[in-house]
Amino acid sequence: MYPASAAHESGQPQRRNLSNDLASAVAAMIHRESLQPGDQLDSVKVLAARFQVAVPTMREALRRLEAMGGVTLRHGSGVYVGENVRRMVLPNPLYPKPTRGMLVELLEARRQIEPPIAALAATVRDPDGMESMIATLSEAERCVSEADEQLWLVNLNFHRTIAVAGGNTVLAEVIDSIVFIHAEEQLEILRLHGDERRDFEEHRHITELIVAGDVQAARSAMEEHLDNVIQIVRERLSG
Amino acid sequence: MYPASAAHESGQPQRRNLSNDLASAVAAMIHRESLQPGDQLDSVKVLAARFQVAVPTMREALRRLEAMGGVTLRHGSGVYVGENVRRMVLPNPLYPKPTRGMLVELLEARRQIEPPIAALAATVRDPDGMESMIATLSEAERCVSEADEQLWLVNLNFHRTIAVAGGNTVLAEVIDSIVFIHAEEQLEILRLHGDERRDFEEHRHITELIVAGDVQAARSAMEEHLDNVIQIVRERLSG
DNA sequence: ATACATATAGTGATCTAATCACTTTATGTT
DNA sequence: AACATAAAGTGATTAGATCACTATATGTAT
Repeated sequence: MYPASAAHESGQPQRRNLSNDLASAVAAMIHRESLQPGDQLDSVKVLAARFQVAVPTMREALRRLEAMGGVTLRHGSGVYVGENVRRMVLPNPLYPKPTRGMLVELLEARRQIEPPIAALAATVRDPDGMESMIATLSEAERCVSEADEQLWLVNLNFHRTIAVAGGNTVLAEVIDSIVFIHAEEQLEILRLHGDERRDFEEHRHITELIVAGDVQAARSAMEEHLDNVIQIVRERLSG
Repeated sequence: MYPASAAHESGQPQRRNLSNDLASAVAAMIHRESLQPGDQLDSVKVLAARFQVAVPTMREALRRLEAMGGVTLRHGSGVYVGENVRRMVLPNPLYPKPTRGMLVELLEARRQIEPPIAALAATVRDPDGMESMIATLSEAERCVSEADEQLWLVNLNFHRTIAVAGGNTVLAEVIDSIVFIHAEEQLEILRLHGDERRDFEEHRHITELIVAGDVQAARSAMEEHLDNVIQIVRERLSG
């Protein structure tokens, strides 16, 4: 239960301690038993007994796992496998509100990653993926016409659906992570943009190109869309 | 101390509980006081008293933070700010060994992201960044000529240095995360490659182009390099 | 038989208190 | 000044208790 420290580890190596080893052991158990998100694990007390540790020690381990979204402890109910258990790339949930400079970096990172994703989506043209994009686009259209303030959330999901439609799990997780980190700023970005209809039309244009399988055009349209967003943010945030 | 649940949260929303709120509060304290990685926090006991909770409760919160690399608990010494405290995108440290299919997805994600990074690096030509690349390249050359088995680790770092030289923090974190997830597989990939010298020459070629500021050529060279790697991995892993 | 209310059992959440293990600092000796 | 030892501080883990919430079982009314 004391595996060699991984020298290639990102950040400082974790010192050996029971809670760390237990977190790894519980994660390994989840994977070995092919448990899925939502599946229930044994109770904290039973897990503690199984691994022959005290309950608070197992609790510390589970809190580690919970921080990654690998498990969920539900008060009065039990311990469940979390949605992120098989996720590779995660956003830091405790990252503070991004500075203006970092907001621009986040957008520029998306500027590099999302156009190839749009191209991938136009290449694979996955029916479910395209269906999701179209459904999200309809929801966005409803928000625009009804001046629903939830538009910013829908726009977030729109970018996520494109990433998923690209068919590469890693890229989808990356975009989801980036979008998560500056999610609240999206509301401000939409406000800075000042033209929800134009933003929506750009989203629609991208969707049409992806659905039509026009790979290069989809890529270019996404580039242009994100360039527009970055430009607006740069101008408005430099005042 | 019970902020509204973030509806845009990636994965399932965290239920309110003390340990979760405390983790957030400690993270916010670290950011508010501009503490840096390696800085020491108050002891667990003092933190517990400050936030008026029991020690085990504070410990659970700190384990959450530790899982993200936001703090480090050093036995007998104290609580320190961790290296990931200001990191946005993280690898899941408990992710199991990638399947072959996922390994290919990881490489393909890099295929989309790293060429634009190489182009960025060739654009900004940051002296420190280029110096790191060259130093890592020298180390790789030494490993190749001395048949040092650490070559795979050095190659990992080579890609990281390019990502950092690109000047975009988010992209660097993304690459670091992706590289981390399939780090151990890099050893196998290098073995599958079967030609360390050629791999090294490709790395050197990319470096020269970046240093020379040849943006398009750097991009293309990185594309070609990763295409080669993916092709080899596809062929060898399909048998 | 069905629907609703209440009680019980199970389970997580937090606390108090103790002991052990490690690190850092202080003190003593050469 | 260098080294050794002791003491203090701190994290690590355990044991045990109480409280809060959820799920299940049981009872009552229609």
